[in-house]
Amino acid sequence: MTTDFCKKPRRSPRERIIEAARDLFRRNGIRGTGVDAIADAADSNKMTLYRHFNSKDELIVECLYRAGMEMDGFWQELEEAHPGDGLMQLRTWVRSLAAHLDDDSCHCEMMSAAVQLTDEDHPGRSLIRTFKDAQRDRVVALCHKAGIADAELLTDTLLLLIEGARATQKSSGVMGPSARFAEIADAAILSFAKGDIGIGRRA
Amino acid sequence: MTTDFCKKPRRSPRERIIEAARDLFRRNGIRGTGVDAIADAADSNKMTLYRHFNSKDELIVECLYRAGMEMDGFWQELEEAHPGDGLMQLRTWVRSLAAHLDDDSCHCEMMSAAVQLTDEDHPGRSLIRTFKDAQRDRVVALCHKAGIADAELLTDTLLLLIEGARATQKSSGVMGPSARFAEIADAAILSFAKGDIGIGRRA
DNA sequence: CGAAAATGTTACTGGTCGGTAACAGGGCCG
DNA sequence: CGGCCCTGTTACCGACCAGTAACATTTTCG
Repeated sequence: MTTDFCKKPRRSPRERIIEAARDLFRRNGIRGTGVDAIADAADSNKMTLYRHFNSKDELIVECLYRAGMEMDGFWQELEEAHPGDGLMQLRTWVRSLAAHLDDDSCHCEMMSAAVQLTDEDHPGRSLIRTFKDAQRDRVVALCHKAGIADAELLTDTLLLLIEGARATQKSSGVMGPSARFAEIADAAILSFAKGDIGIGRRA
Repeated sequence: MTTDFCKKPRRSPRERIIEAARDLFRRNGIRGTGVDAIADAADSNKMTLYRHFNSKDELIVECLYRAGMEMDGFWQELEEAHPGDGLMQLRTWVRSLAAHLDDDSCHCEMMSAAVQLTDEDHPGRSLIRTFKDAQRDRVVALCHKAGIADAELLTDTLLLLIEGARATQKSSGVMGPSARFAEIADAAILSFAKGDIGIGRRA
C-alpha cells in the first residue's frame, strides 16, 4: 500500500471536463476551444468527454447551466447574509460584482456566449434568455422589498450598468469606465431609495 | 453597345470584401466566418482577398477601422447638426443609439470583437482600445462644453449604459432592459445638467 | 475475488480552416 | 495594337475540427 497522505480525491472526469471547458471557453472563446484541448486540460480524453456529452454544444449548455447555478447560489448567500434587507442585498450584490472587475478573469460567461453563439437556434441561447429573465425578476422583487417606487426602472438601470461594466472592461481595460461602476451603481440605488422615480428625478 | 441603363458601377473588390466581411462578422461571428465565405459573399475570390490583405487578421483590423471611422463621421454630423450645443449633441447621440437597439442588427462590432479576439496581442485589440479611449475623451469634452460639473462621471455613466444596452440586447432580447436605455440615459444627462454631481446626488 | 461499469488509448473519418502556387482571362492606357 | 496590372479559377497544402470505432485498462461494488 503506497502512502496516500497527499492524495486528494480527484473529482470525477465529468466535473473536470466541465471545469476545464469553462476555463478554456473563458480564456480562448467558445469557438476557439477544441474538444481535444478540453479533454486534455481536464486530464481526460475525448472519448470520455463524448460519453458524458453527446456533442460540444451539449457541453456548452452544461457550462452555461453551471454558471447560472453559481449565480443562484450567490443570491442565496446574499439573502442569508442580509435576511429581509433587500436594499442591503442589492448594494452588496453591486459591490461584489464590482470587485470582480479589477482582474482580467471577468466571469461574464453568459454575455460572452450570447455574442459567440451566433446561431439563433442554439440551445444555449434559450438558457441564457431564461436565466436573464429570472435574474431580472429577482432583482425587481428585491427592489420592491427594498421599498423602491419604480422597481422595474432601477432594475433595468442596474442591469445596464452591470453588463456595461463587464463589456467595457473587456474593450477599454480595467482603468476604463468600468472602474467607476461601483460608485455609479450605488449612487443609483441610493437615489431611487430616497424616493426618486428615475435617475435624479424627484417624485 | 449593350444597354447599360441599369448598370451600377460596382465598387472595387476590396470594398466589396470589407463590406462582406463586416456583414458576416456581425451575423456569424469573427471566428465563425471563413475567408472562403467572405470572398464568396463579396462576389470575389480568396486570391483577390489575400492580394489586398496579408491575412484574415489584417482584414479584421481593417473592418474595425472602418467601424471606428463611421462613428467618427457620426460625431461630425452631430457637431454640424447642433453646432456648439454639447448638451443637444449628447442627447441626440443617446437617442440615435437607442434607435438601433430595436432591430437585431446591432452594430456593436467593437464589443463583439473585444469578446471574440481572445488573443491578448491581436492587433485589433489595440485598435479597439485606442478608439474607446478617444471616444471617452470626446464625450468628456462634450460634457464639459455642455457645462456638466463632473464631466468624467457622466461620461462613464453613459458609456456603461450604452455598452450595457448593446450587450443586454444580445442576451435578453429587444424587450429586455435595453428597451429602457433611452429613458434611463436621457434622465442621467438631464440630472447631471441640472447640477447634480452624480446620479441623484445634489451638490 | 470476480464481473460489470467507467475510463483511457490509438487510430481513424470527412470536413473546414487559413493560406499559397500556377495559370487564365480582362480591362485600361500608351 | 501590345503590354501591364488587376482579377478570377483551380488545385493544392498542412493543420485543425467534431465525432466515432475498437480495444485495453482501471475502478467500483456486489
